[in-house]
Amino acid sequence: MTENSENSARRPTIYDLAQIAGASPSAVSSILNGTWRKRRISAATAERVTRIATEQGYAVNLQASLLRRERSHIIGMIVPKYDNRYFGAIAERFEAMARARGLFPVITCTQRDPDLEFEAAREMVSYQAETLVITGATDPDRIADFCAAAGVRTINLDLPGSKAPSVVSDNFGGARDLTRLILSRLRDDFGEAAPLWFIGGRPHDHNTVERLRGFRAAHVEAGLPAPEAKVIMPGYSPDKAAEALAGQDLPPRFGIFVNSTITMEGVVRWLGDNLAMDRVRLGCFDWDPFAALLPQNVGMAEQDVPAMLQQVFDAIAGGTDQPTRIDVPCILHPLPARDS
Amino acid sequence: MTENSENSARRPTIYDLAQIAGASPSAVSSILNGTWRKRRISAATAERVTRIATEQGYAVNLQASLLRRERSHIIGMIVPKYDNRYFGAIAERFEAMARARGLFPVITCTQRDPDLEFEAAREMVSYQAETLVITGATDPDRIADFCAAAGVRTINLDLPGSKAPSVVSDNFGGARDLTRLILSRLRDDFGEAAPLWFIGGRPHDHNTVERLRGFRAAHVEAGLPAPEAKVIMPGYSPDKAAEALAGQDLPPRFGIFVNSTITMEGVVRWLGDNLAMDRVRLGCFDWDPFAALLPQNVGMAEQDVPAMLQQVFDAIAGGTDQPTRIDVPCILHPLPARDS
DNA sequence: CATGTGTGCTCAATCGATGTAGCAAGATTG
DNA sequence: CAATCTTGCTACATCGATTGAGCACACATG
Repeated sequence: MTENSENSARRPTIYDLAQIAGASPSAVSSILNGTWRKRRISAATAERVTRIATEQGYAVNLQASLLRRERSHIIGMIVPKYDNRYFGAIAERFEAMARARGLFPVITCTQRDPDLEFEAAREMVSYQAETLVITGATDPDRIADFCAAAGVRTINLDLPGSKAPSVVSDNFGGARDLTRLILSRLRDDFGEAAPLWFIGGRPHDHNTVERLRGFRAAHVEAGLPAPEAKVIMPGYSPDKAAEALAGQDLPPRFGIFVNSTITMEGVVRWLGDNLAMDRVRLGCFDWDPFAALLPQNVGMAEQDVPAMLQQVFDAIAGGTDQPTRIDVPCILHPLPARDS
Repeated sequence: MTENSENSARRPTIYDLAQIAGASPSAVSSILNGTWRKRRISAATAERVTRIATEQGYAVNLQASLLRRERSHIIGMIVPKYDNRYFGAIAERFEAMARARGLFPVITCTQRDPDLEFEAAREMVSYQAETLVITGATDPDRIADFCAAAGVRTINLDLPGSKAPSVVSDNFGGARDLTRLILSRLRDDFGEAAPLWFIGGRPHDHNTVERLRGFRAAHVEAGLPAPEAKVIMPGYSPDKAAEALAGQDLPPRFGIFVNSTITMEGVVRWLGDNLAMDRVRLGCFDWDPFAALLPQNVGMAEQDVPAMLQQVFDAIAGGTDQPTRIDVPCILHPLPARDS
């Protein structure tokens, strides 16, 4: 393919190309970065240099290029995990949208570790990122402060912060609608609606608080008592959820509001191992294509990732750094009854 | 937090810190990158400069640093998608393992687009990546050639290539074991084992070819005819799989080998909408926690992501660039019968 | 033939961090 | 007390690409 084989293993630079082409490094640079017309380089030279660059397998040294340039066009994102549908979709779409806007996306994954989150943010600043999207961070304000001092704009996604614009799901509305749906399916399938269990999340997590508010609102409007004793928030982990369920005194028929797909894994595993499926109906905040096929599952509230990222990029283009908050509606998926 | 607020919005450099601290840029540099002891800078000066750097919210300019340094320690990975468990887990673990080895991981997602794959590889070379892990690429050899010319080592993951070491799942063994499992469950549940359907993948995809070989081997050893007419390879998409199933003449009871979780989405959706669950048993190559809970599912062959990445990093440390191939065994998950 | 206008380039400073070579002052040795 | 060593720094070239300033030549104009 590329015929750089016989000479040095080192990567060719514009100086090497200039030597071969009998031109100056400046000319080569402008030819390769597309500014040659305005620098009045002849088409013949441009063509020759371009050909030699291809032959030599030249690729610009971004470190050198970015060091010199005014702007880096790098946009960073930190994300807690890749391995679930929600954050996976966020990462994937973020990359595509950034590229479509001529930006260089750089994503890193922080394992829900606050120290790693901060280190990752520092690394993004070191990469000369111009903007950083802080997704699902434990302490977004600490990162926002650091970035502000370094002149890097930040935007919070998924979990809000108080120092920069935040784009989050309408957790209240989504949870209220999902709760309504579960209650209505209890009425249809079991003849009456009783207060639901709420499983998963943490008591001080912003999203959990909002979802719980929506959960309660739907109970109130249905004339049901707010089921305080049935609200269990042992974190998001599957095992904790299964443990918590094991400790409950469960009636013959009941409904559950599950706070995330991660939690859902534990809930459904425990139910499958311990209870007949027709005793329970549940709904889950967040979407997963396989979870949607589980027979007990009556509905899922999908967070609208494309709409959220559109808001993120709009905020970036709009240029406001005020700590505004944008709530993006969720997409409610009622699920059909599956045969048993 | 950081008290850079009143002065310029520009990021502080070692020259700014040097001025404030009354030291030279060289001293500041060596203090901040940890080489100050061997350059005989006093502990007092080091402490003072470190404090000022923190106060000013200093973060090293990686572009400048990497330009000057001999080695970048950057390791790149290109990956087709983030939004399924397999590639999500690969990306996440790759980052963690790279960091644990003192490397800078940079990952980018190529949407299964051959041109984007190549562009992404070029971008990695421009970032001065020393090594590139090419995951699930359509044309790994083209990328390997380009990287070789630029002096960048490559390793293929998931799909093998002929120009660099390749780490792939033992698709043959995994498929054979999974097929055995499905056949045995057919015998247990339905009283007899009949040849299975094989759904998903592409006829020329290396992994599909190998899995089909394992599928056939298990049929042969069970004394069953190789079921050529039941092998359907319309790609991996859920919709194609559902369409294909709709066109089949299905017996009262049967089994299916599903070639990926992506395909599985379509298969299970179609079955759930169209057939009583107890007519079918299926197994799936690849693992997903929710798919594992579906009642028809009797087993999944999980690709051993940690072991594969261990092999990748071993190959990097070992320093061989020969096009060897390492097959990593899959983890077979037999699934319990779920209540109906 | 002096002056002006365009064309097609080159020169050299610059971005920020690194690292080799070396300098000045004090301490130690013979 | 001169020679040597040690300590604690600084000066400067360098990495590769970019870009404002400017040079040399061709050709046209009055």
